[in-house]
This record gives sequence, structure tokens and C-alpha cells, in this order.
Amino acid sequence: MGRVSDAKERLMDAVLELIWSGSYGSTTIDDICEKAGVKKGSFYYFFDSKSELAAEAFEASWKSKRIELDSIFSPTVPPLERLHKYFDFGYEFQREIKAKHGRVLGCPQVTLGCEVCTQEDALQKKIQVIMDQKRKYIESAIRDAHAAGEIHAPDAGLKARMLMAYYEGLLTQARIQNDVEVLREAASGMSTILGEKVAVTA
Amino acid sequence: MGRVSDAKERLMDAVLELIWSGSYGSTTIDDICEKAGVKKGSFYYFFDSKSELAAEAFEASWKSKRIELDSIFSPTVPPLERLHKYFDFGYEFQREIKAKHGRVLGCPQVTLGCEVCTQEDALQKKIQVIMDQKRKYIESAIRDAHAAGEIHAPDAGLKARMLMAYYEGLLTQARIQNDVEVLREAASGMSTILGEKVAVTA
DNA sequence: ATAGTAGTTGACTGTTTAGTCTAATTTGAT
DNA sequence: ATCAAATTAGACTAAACAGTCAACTACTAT
Repeated sequence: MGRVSDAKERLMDAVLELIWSGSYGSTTIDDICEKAGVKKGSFYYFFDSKSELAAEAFEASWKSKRIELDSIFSPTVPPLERLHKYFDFGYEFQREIKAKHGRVLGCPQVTLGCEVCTQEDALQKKIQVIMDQKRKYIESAIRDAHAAGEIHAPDAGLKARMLMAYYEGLLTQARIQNDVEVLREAASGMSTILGEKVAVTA
Repeated sequence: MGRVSDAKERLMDAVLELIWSGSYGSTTIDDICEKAGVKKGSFYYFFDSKSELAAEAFEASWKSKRIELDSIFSPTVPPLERLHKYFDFGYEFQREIKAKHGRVLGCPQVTLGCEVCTQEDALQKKIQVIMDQKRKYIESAIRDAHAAGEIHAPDAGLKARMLMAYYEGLLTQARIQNDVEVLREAASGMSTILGEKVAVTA
């Protein structure tokens, strides 16, 4: 009973966009409210603070991202193809972002995590959980690829951490340089890291 | 003539520490002044804004870091040893930082660059110049290692970008997770990326 | 020794910000 | 239709913040 509202969702969308396209520190509660078309009274009706909102927003956003990733990383897809699709998808995604914002924005989790990890404990923990889950997709694809004999990767966890560090590093470079083309090297880098046996087609 | 002062240096030291251990957005001019033991009037005597101070501070800090790197990457040192020394040095450095601050802080340039690149144009450009120079150390070591037949890396630029993305990615993970041990994998990751021919001692 | 210059001080202004509170409004359930 | 819960409006406070200024101080070169 009572009236219904999507103000909460609008606030979460707004905070994600503002943090990602700018930074956590530079987005004020007033900014968020204005972008969401919500008055401050309503903000504090739903959330106690910016950090609580950010945590909930990142959680929700990840929940919906997982659906896409579940599809990309479906065990029915050949393991190395999963990773290639993932990188292709990432490239296209960043291209769209740049077309829309005029900016390559990279990985939201890394951007926020790197900024707030020394200051916002709850947020940092949430980010870490998300990134751990993200790595699991990669790890499982690597393990399957190894089992299929497509690569030699007896320690899938190690390779997954390596590939992830590399890819997040690339995304960060792309953000800082505002250049999607940086991501073009992802596939070849993956081949190098995983030692893809079929990599050379010549 | 006139009176002399090291307030400018103190301000630059303070801003580096505050940004690195926290973030750009969360360090206020008042914070910087307090940490440096300098009054706001003096701040504005030396600098126009926080971003100008940050730019000068990062410039100066890089200038002194270059001296260390020139030694580590001296052409008189065998090329792969340069890289191993660099990673060892990075690990020890982050360990000291953690001992001192209770926190792994990762790479200052990436942290700042990632946070401000969409908002502070001059700063972003400065960061990019520094990171380009940093990459040159790695690239030249890789080129020399290739020439010496120690690795196969006909495109040293590509490998350097790859190794750098990986290493910066690791440092970012170390910062977010507040765990130096993440960096332990750097040497093995490097071997994988460069295809070190002497890697396996067994 | 002193004149001129480089640097310092702290009080001041106006603005932005987070956060609060109360009264009003909308809506679903009965 | 009406009640009660859910949501909104917006004005308000106090603190934090960036930036200014004119008077003051210490130094150094002559």
C-alpha cells in the first residue's frame, strides 16, 4: 500500500553514470539528485549516504551484468571462444560508451575501487566481491580450455589472475588515454598469456 | 634576495602523499596546507589551484624517480635482469609503503590518472607523458633482450605495452585488495608474457 | 645598515555541500 | 470514499570549502 516510485532506481542509475564518467569524489549528492530528478528529501528517504547508494547501485548493476556474462560464458560455448567473445564484447561496449559520452570509461569497478579503497571500507569490500566473481568466469573458461587440451594451464587460478590483471590494466590504459584501440591487443595478449596452441593461423 | 622557504616543496610532498594514500577528490586544499604546515595564503602564493600543484608535484616526483629507474635500467645490466630488478624493487617498495601506511598504495600515476582523466585535462596529459616514459624503460629492456636472443620479441613496443598493462593491473589489484603478495606473481607473469627461454630451471 | 624582494599570516568572503525536518501529496487496499 | 502507508517537496542549518587581501616578516645583496 502507499504510493509507488522508481526514484530509487533513478538514483542508482544516476550515481553509476556520474561515478563512472567522472569520479566518486566529484559526484555530490546534489548532482545525483539533479540527474535523477529527485529531491534531496527523497534521497535521504531511500539512502543514508552516497557510499550506501553507490554500494547498492554497484550491486544491482553487477547483478544484471552477470546475466550477460552467464550467456557469454555459457559452458555450451567452447572455452576459448568464451574469452574471445568477452573481449570482443568489451571492445564494442567501450566503443559505444565513447560514442555516447565522448570518453572511454574503462572498468567501473576498478575505477571506483582504486579511488575509494583506502577510504570507504564497505564499498571496497563490495567491489572486491564483484571482482572475485568476475574472475571466476575467466578461471572456469581457462580450466575448461585446459581440460580440452586447447591450452596448457594446469593452474587455472594463476592464469585467470594473470589474464584479469592484464585486461583490467588495458581497460585502465584505455580510460586514461581515452582510446578504445588500446583494447585491440586484448586477443593477442590473451593468446600470449594462455599460450593458445591454435593461435598462429599462418 | 628576499626570504627563502621550502614551503613549495612541503606542499608538493604533502599533496603526493594525500592523493596517493587517499584520492585526489578527497584531498582538500586545507588538508594539504595542514599536512605541509603552510597557511592558505602561502598556498595561493605558490600555486593557482590544487590541480596545478598536483601537476607540478607529479612532475617533480617523476623526475627523481627517473634517477632510480635509470640505474635499474642501466644498459650495463643484462636486459632481463633489469626487468626482474624492477619488479623486485616494486615489491619491496610496496611492502615498505604498507609497513608505513598500513596500506598497499599501488601506482600513483594510475591511481590519479584513472580518477581525474575525465575531469582534469592538464593533469591527465602530464600523467600520460610520465607513463609513456615509464614504458620506454620496459620497451628498451625488451628490445635488448630480444637482440641478445634471450626472448623472442620482434615487436618490443607491443610486448612492452602488454607487460605494462599486466603490471599496472597487478599493482591496481594490490591496492584494491591491500595485499602485496599479489605482486609475487609479477616475475612469473613476465616470463609468460615475454616467453623467457631460460625460465624453467628444472 | 638598509632597501627591496620573497615569502608569511590570518582574518575575511561567498559558495557549495551534507544532512534534517515538517507538511503536503499520491496511491493501494479495504 | 477513506485510511494508512509510501513518497515527495523544499526550505532550513551548520559545516566545509575555495579563494582573496592587506599588513607583516625575514632575508640578502649591495
